[in-house]
Amino acid sequence: MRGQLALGAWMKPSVVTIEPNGHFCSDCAVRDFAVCSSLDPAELREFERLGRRVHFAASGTAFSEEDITTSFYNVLEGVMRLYKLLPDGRRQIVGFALPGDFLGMNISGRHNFSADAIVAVTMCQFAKAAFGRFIETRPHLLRRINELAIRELSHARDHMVLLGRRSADEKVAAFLLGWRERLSSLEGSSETISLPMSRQDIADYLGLTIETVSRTFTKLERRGVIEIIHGGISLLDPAQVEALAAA
Amino acid sequence: MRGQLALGAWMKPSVVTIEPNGHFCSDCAVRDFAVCSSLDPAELREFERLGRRVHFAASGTAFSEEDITTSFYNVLEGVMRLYKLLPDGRRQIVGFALPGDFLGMNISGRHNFSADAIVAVTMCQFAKAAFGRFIETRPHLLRRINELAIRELSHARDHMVLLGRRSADEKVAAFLLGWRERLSSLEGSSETISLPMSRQDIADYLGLTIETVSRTFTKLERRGVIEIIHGGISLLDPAQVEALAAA
DNA sequence: CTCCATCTTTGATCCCGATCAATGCTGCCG
DNA sequence: CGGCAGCATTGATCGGGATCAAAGATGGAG
Repeated sequence: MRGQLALGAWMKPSVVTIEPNGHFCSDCAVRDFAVCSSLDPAELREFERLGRRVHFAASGTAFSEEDITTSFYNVLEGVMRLYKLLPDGRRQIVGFALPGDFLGMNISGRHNFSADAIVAVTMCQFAKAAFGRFIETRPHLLRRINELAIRELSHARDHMVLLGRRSADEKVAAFLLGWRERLSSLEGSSETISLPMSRQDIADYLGLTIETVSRTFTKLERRGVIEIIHGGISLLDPAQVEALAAA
Repeated sequence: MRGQLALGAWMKPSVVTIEPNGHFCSDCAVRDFAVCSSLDPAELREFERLGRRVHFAASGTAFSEEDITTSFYNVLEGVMRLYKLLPDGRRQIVGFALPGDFLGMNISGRHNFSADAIVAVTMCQFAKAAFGRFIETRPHLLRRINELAIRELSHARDHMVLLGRRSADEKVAAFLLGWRERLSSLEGSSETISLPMSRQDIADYLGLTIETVSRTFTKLERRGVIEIIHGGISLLDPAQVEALAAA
């Protein structure tokens, strides 16, 4: 069956370190584009006391689907995979979280996907209750959260099109461009795209198997469109990739 | 290619009728579960003046992807398909809208999907600017909208799993159960499920072809699991369908 | 350094669902 | 009532991507 997950990769225990307080939101790397961008300096100082930094080692799990939500998280550093599992082990990655992403919002009181670290991750953790109280009197923060949710929803719909209606080649090409786009807003534009996630992660994100992803990369490389480098790929012919992704 | 759309179905001109005002939100069928459930009676009277009722005949288009968003909509009656098209005509239906659904929220100022009526539809239309002003001073309405967005996001992620990781049989079974669930909250639970959308719509929602949907229905009927009736299906053996959908 | 586990690539084959092709069904309009 | 257009079903065949299998690559532990 497609997307069967080998045991091992995700069974490792979460490794989490909680840092003592003493960080300043005003110095934070994601200050300008995360949820906190909606807060003024005075609010920020109050906000500071709500959160604490937590670290997860690579492959550590921040939370699992169906866990009761006790915290919200703001990703500060690293990359996470967000995924859902079917009872038989098939996995669908519903997104990758990068610095600035806000995790944990839901209606049911339980997480509706699992999240684990792909590389070492630092997050700002907020107790749900305290965060809820803080937001109560800050409609601009609520508006910011709403904005992020609506943006996510739009991505989710784009991804539905990819999953339901695109060929393997198109999926891979669209993934490379989308990932490059996200990286570029964090660390500047580049033709070299770092891919911290495994081939299996890419496959589970695109609704393919690992073999198909690997073969597609190889095919693109043979055509001279990309070059497979250590820990990522290099776009030799971006226009060609865009043509593939477009339709 | 999968999901190619026959011309004709969606080329028909939108048919829209705008009713003169004179409706009361307090009498509205969706008053208790749509966005407006967050408003108190006094606010509701003010809200009343913001919206106007619009009607769309079957297959009429309320808005198209990339159109500049000038209005938000609250579905009062009927069923709509929400979809995205690829340049070559492949279509992915990202959802069906039913009474109580709120449409039009986006970040870019442009709709990120198209919406058209499957059967005659009545909606409550709000000018974006006026609605924005109204919400400005009503954080509880914003919270309600946020709630709806987060609920949608959760559905979107469930649907990604379906599109990326489920077989045709599982997709069809999950669709029938999901649709029954939605109908039951509107018109009460029943083993008879009305399916106002075409087979092509179902296929484009599930990432399948019309032939596969048709064959799967026939197969389920032959097994005695469902009965295909005019305008819908009847669940003869719900447990069996659930077993199929679960995985 | 070697060893071993994990990840990635490559090859051979299979099969589910797409595609191609009729035929049947339904309802609308004259 | 017949004709016709659009939908739905069914059958035959094809092919993209899954599955099965094995051989590289890579990297961390000792």
